Amino acid sequence: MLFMKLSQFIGQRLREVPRDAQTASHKFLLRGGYCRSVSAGLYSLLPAGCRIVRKIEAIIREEMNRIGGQEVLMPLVLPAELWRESGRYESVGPELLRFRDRNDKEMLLGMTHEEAVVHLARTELPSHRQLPAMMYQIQVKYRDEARPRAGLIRVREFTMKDAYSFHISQECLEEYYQKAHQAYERIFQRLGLRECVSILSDSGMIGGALSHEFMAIAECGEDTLFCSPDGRYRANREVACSKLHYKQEEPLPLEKVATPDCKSIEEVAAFLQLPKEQTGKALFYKDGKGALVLVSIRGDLEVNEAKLKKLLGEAELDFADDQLILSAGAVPGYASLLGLKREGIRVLVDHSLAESSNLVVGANEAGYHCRNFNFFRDLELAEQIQVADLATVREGDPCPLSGEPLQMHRGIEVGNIFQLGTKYSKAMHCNFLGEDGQSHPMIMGCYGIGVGRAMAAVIEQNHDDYGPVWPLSIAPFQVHLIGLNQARPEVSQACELLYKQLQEEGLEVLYDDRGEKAGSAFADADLLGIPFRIVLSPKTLDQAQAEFKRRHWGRRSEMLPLSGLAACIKSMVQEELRSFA
RNA sequence: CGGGGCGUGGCUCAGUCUGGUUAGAGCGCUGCGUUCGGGACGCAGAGGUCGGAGGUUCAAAUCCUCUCGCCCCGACCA
Repeated sequence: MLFMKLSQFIGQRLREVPRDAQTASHKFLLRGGYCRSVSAGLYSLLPAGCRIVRKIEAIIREEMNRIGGQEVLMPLVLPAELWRESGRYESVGPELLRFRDRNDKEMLLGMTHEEAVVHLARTELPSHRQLPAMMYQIQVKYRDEARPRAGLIRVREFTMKDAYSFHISQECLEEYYQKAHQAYERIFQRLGLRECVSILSDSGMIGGALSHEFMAIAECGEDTLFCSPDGRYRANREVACSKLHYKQEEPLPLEKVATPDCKSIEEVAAFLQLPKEQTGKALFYKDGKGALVLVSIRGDLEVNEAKLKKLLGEAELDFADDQLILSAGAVPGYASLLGLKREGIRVLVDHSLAESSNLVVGANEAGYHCRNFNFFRDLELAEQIQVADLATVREGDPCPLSGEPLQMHRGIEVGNIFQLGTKYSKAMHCNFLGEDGQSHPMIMGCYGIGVGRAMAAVIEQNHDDYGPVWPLSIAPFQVHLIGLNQARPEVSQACELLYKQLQEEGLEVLYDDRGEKAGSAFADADLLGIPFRIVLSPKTLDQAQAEFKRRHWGRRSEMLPLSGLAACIKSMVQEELRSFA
C-alpha cells in the first residue's frame, strides 16, 4: 500500500513515555505506534513498524542476491536429532528452547540455522560444480534470553537474515567472506546507519576461525569496542589487544616485606607507595570440572575472561573459593606463583607479568609480599608456563598496530559474519565430490543480520527530542501531508487533490486528514519521522503555496508553490533515494 | 540465577506508611458545540472485580502469607 490516511492508520501515538522504556529507540518505537510489547522480549509490529521492517528486508534481499545468494526458508521448529548431529543439542545452554511434540519427540526452536542449512546442502549440493553456493533466509529465530532488554535491541523472538555459504577451499571462503563483508557495508549504509563499523570478534558458540561483528555505534549498545584513531584497528573488547609498555629495569634482589591487611592491589600499592603497574596479582578460577586455574597478571590490569575461556577451551569459568585456593598451598589475598607447587593446576600468565621487572607480588604468606619479583629469574621452570595475552584492553591503551591510544565505544551488534570452516560439515557429513573424485567436507561461512535490532539501531543514531528521523530508504512513508483546519472546505479539497497527485507520482504518502490542531498534527508527524512533510492550511492556500519541511530540519520550513508541487516532491524523493541505492 | 524497583481504566500517575462513603486526576477514547500554525476549551459520556490466590478484620487497593508478571543493574548471551 503506497498511501494511507492517518485517520485510518492503525497504531496510536502516545503522548507520554511508557514506563518500561529507557532507551531512545524503545521510547519512540512505543510512542510512535511502531510496535507493542506482548510479553518480555516478545513484540508485535504495528503497520508503521512493519513497513520499515519490510523495507529493511528488501534492501537486505537485494544485497544478498547481488552476491549470488539464493533465498530459502527453513523451519523455526527443528528436531533435536539434527542438533545432536552437530553436538549443539548438548553444548548449547538454556537459551535453546527444547520441548517435546505430541509424540514425545524432542524438538527445539531454531536460534540459528547451521544444522538446518547443512541438512539441505548435503543433499542439494553434492558436486564441486555447484560450489561456491550461498543460501539465505529471512526468518524468525527464538532464543530464550535470560534478560531481554531495551525494546527491540535484545529480544527473545526476532527476525533475522541468516546466510550460509559453501566452498571447496579455504581460499574460496575467504574471497567470499570479503564479498559478504562489502555487502554488509552497503546494507548498513543503505539503512542509514551512519556510524557502523566492522570489528574483530570472538566467534563464541557458533565456532569457526575468523569473525567480524558489525557494530552500530550507540551509547545504549551492549558491546564495548576499541578503535584506533586511524581506524585501521577495530576490535570487540572480548578479543581486543594492545601494545602496552612493560617496565624493564635491572633485576633487584627479591625481598620480603610485611604488608599487614593488604589483600587488594589498591591496598598494597598504597601501603608501599608504588604505582599499581609495579605490582602483580594472581587470580584463581575454577573450570567446568571444578579444577583450579591460576592466572597471573600485572596488578593494574584486568583479566579478560573471554580470552581466558578461549585459551582454556572452557565454556564455563567461576572464581575459585578460598578453600580451593588454600588446598593448592596459596594464601588468598597474598597469593602468587612464588614458591607455589604448580602440579595439578593450570597456570597462565599474561605478558605484562612475565615481561615486567621488579614487581611486588604476594609471598603466599599472610601479611607479606615480595618486592622485585622477576618472572623468569624467580620461578623454577618458568619457561614451561604458558604466557599469553590475557589482559582486558582499556581506553587509551596503545593500539597494537600504530601505538596510538585506543578509543572506546559502545555498540549495538547489528550483524556478524563468520568463517565457520568445517565445524558443521564434518560433524554432519556435509560433503561434496571434488574434481579428484574424492569426498571432502564443505568449507562454510555464515552471515547474520538482526532486522528488528537494525531498525532500533537506526533510531538510536537518527532521532531528535521529538522522534525518529527516518532515512528515506526505510521510512514508513516518503511524504507526510498534513491538512490543518480541515473544516474549511478549501483546505480539505486542496489536500485531497494534492494527496491524489502525490499518489499519481507513485510516492508513498501518509495524509493526516484528521483536522487536528497544528500542535498535535506536528507532534504526531515528528513521531512518525517521515522525511518529507507538506502542510496545507488557509494561510498557505491564500498564497497558493504549501509549507515544505524536511524531518531533520527541526522547526525550520520553507514555502513552495502549490502548482507542480507533487512533481517537485517526486524529483526530490528520487534524487535522495539514489543516494541509498 | 543474584541485587534493586514496580504492578490501580488504553497511557502516565495519586491514593497504600496511618484499613473506613460510591476508587481519583491528567492524557487518550465517544457525542455535541466553540476554536484552529507546535499537544485548545465547554458540556455530556464510555471505560477499573486496584496483577492473582489465600488469610486477618465488622470492614482491605491499603495489613499478613504465597504466587504471577514487568522493568533496571549484574551474571549469561550466534
